[in-house]
Amino acid sequence: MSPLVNPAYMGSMRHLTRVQFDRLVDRMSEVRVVDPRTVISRQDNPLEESLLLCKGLMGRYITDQGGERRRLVALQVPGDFVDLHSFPLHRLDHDVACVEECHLAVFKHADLLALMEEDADLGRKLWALTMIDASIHRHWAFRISAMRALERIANFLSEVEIRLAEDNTPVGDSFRMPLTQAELGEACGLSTVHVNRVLRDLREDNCLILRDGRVTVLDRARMQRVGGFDPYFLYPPQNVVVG
Amino acid sequence: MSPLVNPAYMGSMRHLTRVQFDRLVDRMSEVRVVDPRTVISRQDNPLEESLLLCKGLMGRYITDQGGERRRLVALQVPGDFVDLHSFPLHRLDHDVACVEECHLAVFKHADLLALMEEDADLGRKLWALTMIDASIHRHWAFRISAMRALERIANFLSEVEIRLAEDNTPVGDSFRMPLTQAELGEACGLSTVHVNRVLRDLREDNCLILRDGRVTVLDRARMQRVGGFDPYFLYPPQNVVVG
DNA sequence: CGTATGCTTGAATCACGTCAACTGATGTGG
DNA sequence: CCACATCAGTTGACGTGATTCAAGCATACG
Repeated sequence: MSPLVNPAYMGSMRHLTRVQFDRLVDRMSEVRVVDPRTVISRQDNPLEESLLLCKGLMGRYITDQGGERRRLVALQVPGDFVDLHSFPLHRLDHDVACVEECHLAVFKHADLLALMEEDADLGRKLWALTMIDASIHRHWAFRISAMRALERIANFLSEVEIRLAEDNTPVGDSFRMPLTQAELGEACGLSTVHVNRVLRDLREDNCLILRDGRVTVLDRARMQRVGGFDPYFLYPPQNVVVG
Repeated sequence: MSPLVNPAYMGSMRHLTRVQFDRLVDRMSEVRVVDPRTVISRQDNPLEESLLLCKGLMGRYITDQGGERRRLVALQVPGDFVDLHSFPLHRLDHDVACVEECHLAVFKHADLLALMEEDADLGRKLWALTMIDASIHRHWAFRISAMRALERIANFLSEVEIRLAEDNTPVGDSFRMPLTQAELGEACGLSTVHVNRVLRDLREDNCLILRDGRVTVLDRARMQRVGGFDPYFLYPPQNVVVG
């Protein structure tokens, strides 16, 4: 088994107290290492366990009937449960897949149930985690609905920078962002070609550079201003510095 | 006091058993009647109660900093909790407002907490309700992101028809849909003018007619086909017929 | 009465999508 | 080793779906 990476107290896990986090990790079944692009679960599959992302990026995807149009409806970063909503719902309305190689801590629903029975407050914290997830969904809907391409991309990258902050070993003013331009388009409701042009504009404006899976932030204030970015929707835990 | 309309066992309440529903209603504090366009709560307001919509339509709105761009990110119909997510989150990331006159059953968070302690299964059902809400958010993001205007409107109206089904006294093949064209645009990410043109197209295609706050469905199969509609994301309760 | 609100339509504009071609990096098998 | 395929990125030309601006109409309301 030998979990190469154990769950770390980071990202959304910081909404739990340290004690609650340790109590949760005690219930973990195993850590799985999953290849890039692997589909973890598909729409309508019955699920009996939930997965905590320890390393790597994952996405949640909605595809239409024909299967030709696919959209990224959520991006999960280390410290996120990727399918905790399957605990109350049992089946999901979307697919879950790895963007890159991922390490996933497995929690059986039966074990989560037992844990919540002995710590009701932790149960409500887990509920709150799924509600922050929903807040992010609303923000995504707003972003796609109300913002133009340039603003969308700047806003999206501002969000990702904050959510990945703890996962990043800082390299100057850059952060890891392994989504391809096509995947960025799937997330922001834009064609690959247009994403490419917007990124050129942002680069030529000395705002940011996306290259080789890294975003180099040339002017953070500008990036967040261009993106009309307000991190409220992320419900940042108190002990994490934002902005 | 005299609640004109008491909570009815309808809509998303059907995910609860009849016994659970009665147990919930026992904990109700009061029923409030609220004027059209009233803002019930604003972003960041601390909340200590949640509201169950008994009659009327309500919306959840995100506005940007300037306040000039407002979007509808959720529509609530009778049988929906409009802000149950404030139970785990305490503050919301958006505003909640009435579209028309509404009747709202009030549940204090302290009472919900006590109820969930004595019926843990009901607690998980309430969690599930908020997760269906999140599923609808994902669908809205997909709709705005992946569909063109005609498809969006047809899809939106297909969704609303099903969600309002139990609330409707059937008048031929029509259902009540009191959103203005401007509000439809706020929900679907379209300008008022374009919503108007799309509605003209749908009318001239003998698909549906929106007039005087009612949608007359001329060809339901066509409406759902044009809208690429699949009701999976609504997680319809077993005892309700869909389609 | 006048004013506000919702609906409707036309004309001009533009943001973005589509199609197509080309580059460079990486990988693979003969 | 080279020939070839594949994939991410890039750019130009062109088309179009949707926005914006503007004007006009109908209804409701004080």
